[in-house]
Amino acid sequence: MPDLTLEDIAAKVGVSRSTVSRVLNGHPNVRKEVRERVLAAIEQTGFHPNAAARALASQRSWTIGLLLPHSVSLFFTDPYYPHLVKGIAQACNHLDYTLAFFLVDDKDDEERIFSRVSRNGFLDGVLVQSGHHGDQRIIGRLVDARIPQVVVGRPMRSDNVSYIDMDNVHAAYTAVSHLLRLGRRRIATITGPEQSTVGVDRKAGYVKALGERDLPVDPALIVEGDFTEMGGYYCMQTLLAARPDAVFAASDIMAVGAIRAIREAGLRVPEDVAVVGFDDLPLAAMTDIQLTTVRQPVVSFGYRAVELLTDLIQSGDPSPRHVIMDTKLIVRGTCGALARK
Amino acid sequence: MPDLTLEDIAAKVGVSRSTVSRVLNGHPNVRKEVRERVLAAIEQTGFHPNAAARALASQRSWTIGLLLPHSVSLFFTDPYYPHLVKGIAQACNHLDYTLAFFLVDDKDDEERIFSRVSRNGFLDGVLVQSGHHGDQRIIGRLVDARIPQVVVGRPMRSDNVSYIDMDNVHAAYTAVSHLLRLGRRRIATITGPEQSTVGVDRKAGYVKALGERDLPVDPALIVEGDFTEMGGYYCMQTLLAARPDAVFAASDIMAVGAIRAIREAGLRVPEDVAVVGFDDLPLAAMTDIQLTTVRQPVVSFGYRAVELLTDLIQSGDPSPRHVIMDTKLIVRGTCGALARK
DNA sequence: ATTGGTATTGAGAGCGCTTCCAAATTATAC
DNA sequence: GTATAATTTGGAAGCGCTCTCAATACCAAT
Repeated sequence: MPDLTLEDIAAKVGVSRSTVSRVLNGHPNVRKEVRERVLAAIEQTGFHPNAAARALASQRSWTIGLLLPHSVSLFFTDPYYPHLVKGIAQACNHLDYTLAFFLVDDKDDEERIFSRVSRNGFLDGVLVQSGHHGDQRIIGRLVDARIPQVVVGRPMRSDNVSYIDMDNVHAAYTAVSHLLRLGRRRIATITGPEQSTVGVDRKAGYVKALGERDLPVDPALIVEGDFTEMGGYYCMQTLLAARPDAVFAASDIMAVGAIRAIREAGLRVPEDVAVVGFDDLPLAAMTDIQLTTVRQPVVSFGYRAVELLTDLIQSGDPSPRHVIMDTKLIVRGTCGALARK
Repeated sequence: MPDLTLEDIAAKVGVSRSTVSRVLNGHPNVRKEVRERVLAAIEQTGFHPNAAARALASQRSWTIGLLLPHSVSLFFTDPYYPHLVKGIAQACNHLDYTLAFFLVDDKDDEERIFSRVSRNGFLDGVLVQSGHHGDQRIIGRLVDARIPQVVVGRPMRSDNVSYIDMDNVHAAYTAVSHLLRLGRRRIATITGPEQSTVGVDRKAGYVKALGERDLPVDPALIVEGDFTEMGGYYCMQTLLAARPDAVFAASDIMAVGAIRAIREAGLRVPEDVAVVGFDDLPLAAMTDIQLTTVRQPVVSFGYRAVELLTDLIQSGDPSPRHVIMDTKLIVRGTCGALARK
């Protein structure tokens, strides 16, 4: 059965091309009996409408793009990405969109990809994974090109763009408050890079929790990490000089490094130093770690991102929207809460 | 600058639509001076040709699909996938193709995705990640629909389909031969599932290496694993009863589980039991493991897969082709080779 | 100048669909 | 029964591009 067209189906059923089109697109004004005959013919012939023709005529491709700029290296180590992609792919399936995937590796790629993304009629909109300062340029270009976009993870300059983000400030605030409630008073933090919004926001949550209890924010208790295990390890070594009784790490990986440093210094977790991480990676639940941490709903995050984008596309309203997702504190062993019972 | 068309550029430059199209597509017969004027106008206006119109007129979308069926769960744990996707995405960028991404989660998805994939004019071809028995149906459907496809990882029934695969038999053969050369004689193996081609092939390489030296294949030294750490652990416990002096695990993760079991039994690696894994995950290089293993060129694997598919598309020749990639044995501590020096 | 050949250009017919509009049909009210 | 409105259909004009074919421009050779 070589390429069938609408016309073929129309001829077969004895109606006009328009009618078949109406059936295909679920328009109301088609007689029930006719609709069924058309549907039967489509089913029987295995006809699939030509997507290009459809996109050309209707100015809608039912395809959205996912851009992963900058973050490429993390893409291979951080389970965040597969989960995010899962949520996005699921939503696309359910909403009947197709997902086009762009991995921006270098500057050269950016040009190629940008030109592909901005081809009229190919994408209805794009999702841009971001949260890092370096992603600013591509977001700006997309804004200039008036391509509907949703930034996944709040961008550094967030005016004029729609984005979806985790409530990082509140999550960190909750984590640190939890430590305070457990009686810890010299709480250190290993932050994410200042170049990243998660770094900034989680630190802000830390500061907020301390401030709320009128505790001083001691610069000696704050070190900027880089989201790696080694980074966490070295940061913790630095922090130990300031004799903290707890540490809030902005990621689980860094928390694992921190625990290693604490133990090497002859101290115990959580007795001497309580630890709270962020992410709830599988490794956090492992028996010899039992990390108290913040869980992010990454899959639904991706799902909601797609919903937001498709809403944007369908509404045609360019005014920016924002969605903030809630996180959850997962209490395990390293914060010392369980031992107190 | 709202949607420009070819015609607009043509009018601006004072030539016909055809000429602009020729410039856009790099046709030879355009006067140099005209070509430059057209290019200048395109540059200046920021014109991008409409992809849908192009696809409709030329019957080529310059888009390929990547289908990840079945394997979804592994997608989140195995670094193989991100690396594969990286290679694929890179190749797509370089060859000027767009990548459409399909994650098949359940049966329902399969229907939706299949109908999207088989829409005429949307995809020029598809890459199907496979190697598992359960992927057979979707591959068959794609063959029936005459959609150009390349299976990534040899499928169970490989007649009539083009595929690219690692040379798993030879890789396993090399790994086991290496152990034999080191004087090991009771070599056990933890295989992959019998449902997967990698499981079958790596076991075949093991058998081949033994056979070549006229060593018996002892069923007590072969256990079927499931590519998980726990699986490797339990398999090794079973194997220890047969007193092996070495074990070849069909994946690093299983090798790690095996090492745990060996050590718990009070035996030393590599002195009492040598271990060789497969994959060369980052964890294999970690200081406290130092796993001898087989490295697969996963990124280039993905890259080659795209090249193969695009060749297939461009040639229009439907006869199946096969590409086999070489692997490399990485000798570290667990095989005992370094200690002998 | 004329011829033949080649390089360059434009006209125009699609590609397969959506969608507006008017025509045809049917339902409803009088 | 007719008049009117509502519903269902078909005709036809695009959507923005490619590509064949014929026409024109250019070149060198006679």
